[in-house]
Amino acid sequence: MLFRVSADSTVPIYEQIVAQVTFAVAAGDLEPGGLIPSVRALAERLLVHPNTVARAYQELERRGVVAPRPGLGMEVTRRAQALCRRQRRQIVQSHVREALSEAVHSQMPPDEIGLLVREELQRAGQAHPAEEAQWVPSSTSAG
Amino acid sequence: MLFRVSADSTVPIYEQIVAQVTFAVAAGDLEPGGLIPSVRALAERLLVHPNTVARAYQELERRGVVAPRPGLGMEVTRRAQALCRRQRRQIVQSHVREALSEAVHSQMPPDEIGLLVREELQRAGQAHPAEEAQWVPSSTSAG
Amino acid sequence: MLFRVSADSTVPIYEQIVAQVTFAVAAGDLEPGGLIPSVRALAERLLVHPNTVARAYQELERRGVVAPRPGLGMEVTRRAQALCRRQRRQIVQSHVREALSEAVHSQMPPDEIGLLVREELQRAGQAHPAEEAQWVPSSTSAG
Amino acid sequence: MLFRVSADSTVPIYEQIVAQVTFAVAAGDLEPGGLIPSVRALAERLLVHPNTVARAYQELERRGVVAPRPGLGMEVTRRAQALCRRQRRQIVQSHVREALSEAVHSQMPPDEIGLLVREELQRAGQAHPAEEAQWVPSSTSAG
DNA sequence: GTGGTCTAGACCACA
DNA sequence: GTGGTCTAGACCACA
Repeated sequence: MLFRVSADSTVPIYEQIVAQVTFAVAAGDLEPGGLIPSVRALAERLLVHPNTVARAYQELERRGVVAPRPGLGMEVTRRAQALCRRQRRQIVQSHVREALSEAVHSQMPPDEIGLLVREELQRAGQAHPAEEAQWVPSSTSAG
Repeated sequence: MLFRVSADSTVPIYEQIVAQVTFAVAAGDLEPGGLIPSVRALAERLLVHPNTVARAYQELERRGVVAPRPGLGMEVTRRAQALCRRQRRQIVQSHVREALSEAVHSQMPPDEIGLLVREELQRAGQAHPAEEAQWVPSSTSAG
Repeated sequence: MLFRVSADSTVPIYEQIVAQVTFAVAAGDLEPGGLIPSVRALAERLLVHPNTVARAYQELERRGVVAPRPGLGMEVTRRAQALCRRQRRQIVQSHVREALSEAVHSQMPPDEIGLLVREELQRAGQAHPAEEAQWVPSSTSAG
Repeated sequence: MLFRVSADSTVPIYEQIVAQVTFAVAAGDLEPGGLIPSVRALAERLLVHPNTVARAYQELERRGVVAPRPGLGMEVTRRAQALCRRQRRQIVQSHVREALSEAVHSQMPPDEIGLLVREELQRAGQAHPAEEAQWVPSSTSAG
């Protein structure tokens, strides 16, 4: 897992962790039955407090993505991939929808919106693997 | 001005006000030299705390979009439209960019992303005028 | 609200708070649109850390029982009573079911079980108001 | 012995083992003087860590239900059945009491509680022998 | 070793 | 004033 987390983001760290685990499971990078890193191990790796990782894991447990294996750690559930793919779809779609809805309601000319979207789609698709490893979920709320 | 504000949104109310004024000015709905509603009047209309409106106006003043006219209220500046168009462009572009960047980094298949974007673009473009008046800026944070 | 909380219970304090708010809403002791006590106020009253109360409130928010009113506090939602009645029913039923299921599977003679249940039902019904105020949700896990 | 253990239950595995042995002895399914399975054998059968079984046996020994027979294993004591019947009574009664106490304090209407209890009592009594063998102690904590 | 709960207290955004 | 996040560190149950 290539996790990276930013304290500067407006997205809370624990949510960043939740999103990254969700996407990793959806993509098959984390497989059912496998253990995810221990709270303490991931906290050390991300340089955050164990409580913060624990909170993310609790949210993932609540969603049914991981389940505790007492004394061993947290295990990816069998239904995790299906759940995470649904989550992924829902997250991506809602954010795209909101961004485009905002674009339209800003009354920016339709042509300009179309052009902008095509440009950004291309740009996003061209990210290098190195950049991807650096990626951090970031808020897109109207600053 | 057709302002509408939602307490349910994850976007702070003062930011919703800032965004709506910014877009209204960019679109020419608010003209240079015109006065915007008083803090108290807008607070009453939107059913929000006057402090909240004041904070929005403060931010708009900081950006040079409005300026105090002693004894009269806040006036839309002459450079407001240019400023707001730049702002609008920047806001829309950054949100679209972040949403698409997230889509790519979620490892959702590129075809699926392309399809989703086209669908959402069409959907957004089909909003009725009535719906537009109802529009409220909404967060696209990666929850 | 007559809240009471015990650190000795095997039920975490934040869950005790969640249960008591749930029951209070179900019973109509807390009404839709009203604010529940602030995190700090309830923490002081219960002699627990504000974080603990905050965690309970977050869980109640997640369930749709309360909603944040930014700057004001947490408000009981309109759907809260329906939600809490369902919750109450589900909690009570599952605990009764588990206790009786255990009784049967312990192979205690059916007559003895029936007698015991009747006795305990009567005993529970006879609690004084004073006792009720003292009540604390307690685990019934097989110690 | 028909032991069954569930990692999904909120009841710790060692407690599940303790309860099942206790009930088996109380019911006469395990007789004084008989040997219970070795730690290793039971651990293998239940697919749990030997430490977990060892902890359960330690607890049962502490209660005087089993005693070590050097070189042979753990033996059911002569006083075991009396002890376990007392234990059984105490466990069942306390869980029923807590469930009913919760029901009353939840302010669910008394009629509804009475009905619910009768329904659940009937339901519990109708379990098939096959189901009983499958039974796993389950928590009734006020989640 | 594993995760869960709690206190303590800082800091922040928002109204 | 309100709640939300985070670090820090203690303590506990469980395997």
